Amino acid sequence: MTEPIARHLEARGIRYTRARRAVVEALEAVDGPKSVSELGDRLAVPQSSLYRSLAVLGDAGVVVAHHGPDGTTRFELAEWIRGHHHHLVCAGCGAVRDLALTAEEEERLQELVTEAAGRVDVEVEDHALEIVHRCEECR
Amino acid sequence: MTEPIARHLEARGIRYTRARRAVVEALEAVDGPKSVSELGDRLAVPQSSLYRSLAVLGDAGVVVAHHGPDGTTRFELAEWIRGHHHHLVCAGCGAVRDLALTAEEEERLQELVTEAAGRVDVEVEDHALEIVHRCEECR
DNA sequence: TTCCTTGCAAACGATTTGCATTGGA
DNA sequence: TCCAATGCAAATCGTTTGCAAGGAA
Repeated sequence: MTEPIARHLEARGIRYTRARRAVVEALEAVDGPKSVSELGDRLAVPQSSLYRSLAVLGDAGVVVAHHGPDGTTRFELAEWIRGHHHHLVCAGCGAVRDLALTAEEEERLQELVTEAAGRVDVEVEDHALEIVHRCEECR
Repeated sequence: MTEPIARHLEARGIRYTRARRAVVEALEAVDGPKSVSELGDRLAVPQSSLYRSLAVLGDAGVVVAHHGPDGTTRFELAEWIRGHHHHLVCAGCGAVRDLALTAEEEERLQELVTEAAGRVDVEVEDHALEIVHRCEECR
């Protein structure tokens, strides 16, 4: 899985360094978007470097930033790597887990989105569904 | 429309002051969530006061904060005032507009959400659909 | 009068940037 | 070798807080 990413970066003349590889591998290992401090716990790297790695990987289209209801910035691998999915957010602690719809569900969602967007005459570029719940720790 | 809000605050022993009224009226006048700086332009009030008013109104359940893909915090009136709706976000500038689904569409969305959440065994507390597009200015 | 609210300025936390050093092609 | 990447520390930006002054009950 790290191969296509290496090629993707190489094709853009961006180095796939130890630090960047570490960020990507950390993101591959988890089940949802992670904040810089959450990543910093797993990787003993200064935050400024994490921010820089994430910025480069973000520009390159390898990671994307996500801002949940608690305002924290969390990063995850882009959808071409991780696949299209949505998010399950805990109303208490803000933790985020990925949630994939079935192909059939996703299709129904697309229809809905297209229909509603068409009503106000805009062209859909993307969509995101967030399901808010309360995790066990926050019950 | 400001009447129920006045009563709501009064019932909680919270003063509906000039400054808070100004915030609520500004939010009533617009078509989507606004950031503190956007509000500050309309209201010649120090940002610290806006933040405080918004915090009080937020605790009281009159306004809610929203964090779009650009990370900016934007505030809007709570759904019991403004009605349930979703958001249309511009991928370029981050501007947000409200978008209400039809009752029928909303019902289909609910079903989808319940179905997907049930699959991973979580109890849905809320949901949010974000449609990303590109506004004219950002084309 | 008595609290609550506001304004200003200082404090904070997350993120960004400058600069000298290190690392990779 | 030579430019890009990193670490550290300082700077910045959005947001929060302390404190003294102004307003509502």
